Amino acid sequence: MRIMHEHDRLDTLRHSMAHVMAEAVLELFPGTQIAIGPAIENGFYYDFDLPRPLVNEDLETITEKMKAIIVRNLAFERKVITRSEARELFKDQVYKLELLDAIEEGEEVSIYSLGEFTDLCRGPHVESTKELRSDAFKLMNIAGAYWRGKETNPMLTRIYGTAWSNAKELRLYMQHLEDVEKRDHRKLGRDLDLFSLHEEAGPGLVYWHPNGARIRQEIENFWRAEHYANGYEMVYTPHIGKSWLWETSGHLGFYKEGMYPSMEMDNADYYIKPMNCPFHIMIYNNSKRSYRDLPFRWAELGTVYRYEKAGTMHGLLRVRGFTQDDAHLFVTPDQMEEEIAEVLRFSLYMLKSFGFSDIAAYLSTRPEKAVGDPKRWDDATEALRRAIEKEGLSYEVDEGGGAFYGPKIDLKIKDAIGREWQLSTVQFDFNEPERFDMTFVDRDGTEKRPYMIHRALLGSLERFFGVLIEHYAGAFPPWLAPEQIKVIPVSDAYDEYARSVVSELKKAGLRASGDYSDNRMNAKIRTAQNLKIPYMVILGEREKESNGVSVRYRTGRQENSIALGSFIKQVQATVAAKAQLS
RNA sequence: GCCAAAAUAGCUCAGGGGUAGAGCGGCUCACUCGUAAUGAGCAGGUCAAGGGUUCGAUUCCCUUUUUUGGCUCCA
Repeated sequence: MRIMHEHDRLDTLRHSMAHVMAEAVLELFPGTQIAIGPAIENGFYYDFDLPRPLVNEDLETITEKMKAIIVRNLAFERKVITRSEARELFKDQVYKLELLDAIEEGEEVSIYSLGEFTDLCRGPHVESTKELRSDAFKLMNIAGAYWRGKETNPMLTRIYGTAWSNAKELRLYMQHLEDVEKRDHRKLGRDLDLFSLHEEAGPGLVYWHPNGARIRQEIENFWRAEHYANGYEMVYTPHIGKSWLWETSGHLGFYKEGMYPSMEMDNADYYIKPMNCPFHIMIYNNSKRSYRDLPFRWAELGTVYRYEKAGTMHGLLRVRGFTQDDAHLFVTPDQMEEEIAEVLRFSLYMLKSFGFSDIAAYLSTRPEKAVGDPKRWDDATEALRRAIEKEGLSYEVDEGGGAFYGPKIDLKIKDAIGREWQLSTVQFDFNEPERFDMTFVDRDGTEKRPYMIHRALLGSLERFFGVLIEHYAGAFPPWLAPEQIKVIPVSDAYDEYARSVVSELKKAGLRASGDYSDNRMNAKIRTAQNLKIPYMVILGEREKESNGVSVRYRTGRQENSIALGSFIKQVQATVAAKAQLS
């Protein structure tokens, strides 16, 4: 007998659960048109065209109905039928008829029946609802979804559910969701006073508060130092440019709807920048370039603005104004491969410095519509592939998934609870060097076209910050923590000693402050703990007498009456190592 | 942009056709404290905005804005 993998088994169970839900919805809402209902990660969904919109209370009713169906111990019966039989069977189900048309000639058409409910379906399913547990599923939410995912198609009502083998697994999953909620960067951003967004001042535009700005400064300082150390130069470029620039780059032709609208001045249209690259090209084209000058590696923390559709914004993760950790490499064809490998190595180094070690690559190749010589595409794509392989990364190929102007590598990291986030991107560009007529004079005295590579390692600082907050659940490692040390005198009799300790800590380059409120020590600790400050220094009679400190770590660990100097050294070492408290 | 839900104090939330409530936070005072909340008092709101229904709207209706969960998009 074939042993089914756990994954397949759960998928089957979830898919069957989707059928049970469809049966329940059809019983409760006669006349409903049903579309598709697959298993997905953690559960299932089914899309319906319902006689009326659903409200949240309906989920309870549907849940009860599903439980009633499950206890009926109905069998899932598979049958292979002909096309015309299927057409007759689903004559009132317009979406099923459309799906039927999409099944290729020669492929068999199968249906599954569950009680009164019959669905066009490839299967597989569990044998009977006996195998489903009515205490191991939960309907999660109602959402709109376009039929077949196309914006021009009608909007259907999608019901999402989660389903597991047993009640315990469901409970664990619900706990996981709670954990995710606790990590939500929007909540932590408020609680830790890191950033804010203001509807009255413009949606999708981020305000970095002092605490958030501290973290950003640390990230930026590290980023700049590493870029200089890796052969990059910094540039600064304007935030707006005349329409000439964007016509030449092609942005006005291809991406105008993604740009903030123009402003007119002195009979010219200016646009706020959605990308930094045309500006970097202006610097390149400012002089005649020789092959001896190349490669150029120019980096900029460039703030760009893009018009994201109203419904798509999400905290820091999807915003309208953001700062890319951008760089452009202008290289000769024979430098390309080494440069790509180097960018990838650098990228991995940067990500690992922030505690991300589980990294996967995605290689996107030439799409149908593309600019540039196919030979160059092949060369570039192979260079990207070799670079990935050289770094020993696991990768997937997205055939035809590249931008029209060049192939790319995206890197995705996994955070502390296993969620994937795309951060780095390395993209070839065969478009802009043409459009801006970029050249360099080669060894043989002729003018040639340089290769151009766009790359962002962290993506954007806003998005990266959001990911970091969720990754660390707000408990930043000391090198990033906005406040590293809270000095807590046990009563105001020790405020003076506390001030002298704070002053020593600051002299040592550490971020520290004292809590001189009239709260009790317990309350001060609680406050500091809730702010996830890595170190708490407790000062009372014992410490004052011995001229030492007692340390309470964020983790709960304690070290009593140690010398201030050795504490400082220890913190400095942790900061220098960019280590997390364990 | 589309579907649905939501918007009440800085935060979390209760309430409800007749002048607005709690906890936390803030401020003031008392307490002088040893590893996750000392006590008391005070202040704080055009109930998102605009329009309508009504004798009267924060409450009901409409529009707009924003937010949330999805869909689409993401150069």
